[in-house]
Formats: sequence, C-alpha cells, structure tokens
Amino acid sequence: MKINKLTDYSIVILANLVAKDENAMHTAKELSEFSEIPLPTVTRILKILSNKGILESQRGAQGGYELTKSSSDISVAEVIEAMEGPIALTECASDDCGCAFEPSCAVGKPWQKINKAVNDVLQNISLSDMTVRDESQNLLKLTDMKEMSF
Amino acid sequence: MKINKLTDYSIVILANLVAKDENAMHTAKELSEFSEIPLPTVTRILKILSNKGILESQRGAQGGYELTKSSSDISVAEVIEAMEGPIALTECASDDCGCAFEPSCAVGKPWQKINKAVNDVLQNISLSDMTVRDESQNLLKLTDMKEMSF
DNA sequence: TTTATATAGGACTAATTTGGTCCAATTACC
DNA sequence: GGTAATTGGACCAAATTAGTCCTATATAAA
Repeated sequence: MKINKLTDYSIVILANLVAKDENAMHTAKELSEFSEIPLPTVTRILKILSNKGILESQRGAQGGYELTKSSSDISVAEVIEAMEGPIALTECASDDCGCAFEPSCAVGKPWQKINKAVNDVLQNISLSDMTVRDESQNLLKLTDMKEMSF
Repeated sequence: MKINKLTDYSIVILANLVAKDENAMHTAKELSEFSEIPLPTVTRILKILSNKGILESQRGAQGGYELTKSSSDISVAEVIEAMEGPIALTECASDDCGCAFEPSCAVGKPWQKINKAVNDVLQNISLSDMTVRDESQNLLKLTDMKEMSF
C-alpha cells in the first residue's frame, strides 16, 4: 500500500527541480546536493524519468535534465507510473487485464472500481501542487523527511 | 503501490466467508479448502483479522471464526489496515504524523490530501460489495486469480 | 582536436520485506 | 480424558528493493 522509496525520492527530486527553476536544466549532481539524496541513486532515478519522457536529457558539458512539460501538467500518477508501472492495488485489477477469465471475473469489477478511483485521485494532483515552499524559503530536503518519520 | 499478497488473500477469504454464510462460524480448514489457499497461510491471516477485531474466534470443537459485524459494515479500508497498518502512500503522510516538523512540513500537506482521498475510496467499498457471484454460482477461488494474472 | 563534463545502459551486491511453514500451548466441547 | 480448534511465536526461504559501480557515448568549450 506504499509507494517505493525510489518513487518517493523521485517526487522530492522533481519538486525541488521545479522549486529551483522549472524552466532550466539541472545536472544530477546539482539535484543530488539539493535534495541530499546520494548521487548514484539520483542518477538512477533521473535516467528512469528521462526514459519515460517526464524529463528530457542533454549530454555533455552544460547538459542535464529538464521537464518536458509544465509542472502543472505533470500528475503524481504519471510520476508513480513512470517509476513503478501501472497503478493497481492488486495484480489482476487493471482495466485491460486481458486475461481469459476477465468476462466472468467475480472479484475483478470491485477492484477495478477501486483502482480507477485511486487513479483519479493521483491524476488530479500535479507536480506543481507538490512543490510547496514554507515562509523561510527553505526547500524540501530528504533529511527533513527522515526526521519527520515517526 | 500494491497491497500485499496476504492482504489480497485476506479479502478473498473474507469474501468467501460472506458468500458461504455471513452469519455462521467457519473453521480455518473449511476456508482454506474453499479458497484454495494453503492452511498455514489461512490460519495466519485469520489470526491477524481476529486480533484486529474483524473476526471473532472461538476455540475448541465446534469453534471457528465469524464476522463481528455485517459484511456491509466492514470496509475494504478496514481490512487493509488490519493487515498492513495505516493506509498511507508514504512514510510521513498520515494525518497524525506527530513529528516535530509537521507544522512547517513542505511536502506533507499534498501527501496528506492524497492519502485522505485514497482512504475515502477504500472506506466506501464494503466486504459485501466485494462478494460477487457469477451466474453459475461459482465462488471466487485463488486459482482463478492466479490464472487471471497476465 | 583535445579535454572536461554529463548522461546512458547495464551488471552486481546488499539489505529489507514478504511469504510460507511449523511447533508447542491453550481452550472448549463431547 | 480425548478430540478439535484457535493462539502465539519462532523460523526459514524467496522475492523485491535499494544502492553502487563501471564503461560507453555525447556535447560544449578551450
């Protein structure tokens, strides 16, 4: 029932990218320092997001990553799907399960309803919504989150 | 983003219990055979559900488990929470996170909104809704679900 | 053209979580 | 007392996830 740690990180990283400058390029190193997440982990996440089309990458000097569209047009659902595949609470619960049993599936329909509803929730919150600054202009860092747990 | 297998099982087991006879006692053995889930796993799940107050247990001969309330009064959220704790997509995202950073938490609020919405969805589907029979009166068995995946 | 800077892709290991099983103890009915 | 059933806990195996590292490739600037 929880999203993966990497997925959690990815949203923190993206929110920080938006907070810094949504329209600029940012290197992995920069985002790593900013988010206080180890560089190898950050690069791995950025590669995934880039492959899935949420970020655009440019190699070489002056390269880096930038959003492919406005932060208000990127939903949390999109990011979660990029990181961990289709959003579904159970294995056999996606709309296009495609299995032979689907037409007569007894449990499928309720789960499909549930999944659709959960999906809707996540579709309707954008990266921009997730990017919040407090008064002191401190941006979200991972250490905050660690200390905040429990 | 997925519920645990055990949680998935637990809903199948409960749905089958409801389907058989919502107001009767059922032994672990009976539910195991009916759901085609191995007995040790079923007993483990029933113990958890019993500890969390969703089922009432009676030991000894003629004992077994029965629902503590009507299946239409038991939400899917309740079952998921019993099996795997509070429903929250991230660690630090429950309403009563209780940590020192909460008042100034930059990312908390959006996640809390998301979690609340997801919770609402799951609160509004009952065990009774999950118990569906097809025309041929065949009840849900685990084998169906296995074969249905992919 | 060389050098420094970045990402790309993939392999690999370690850590954690989850699933599944089993045993000894307890309770209740007949 | 014997049988049928749950209880609690320990335990191992399997699967997933997190995290790191290495080599290749691309680009910009000196």
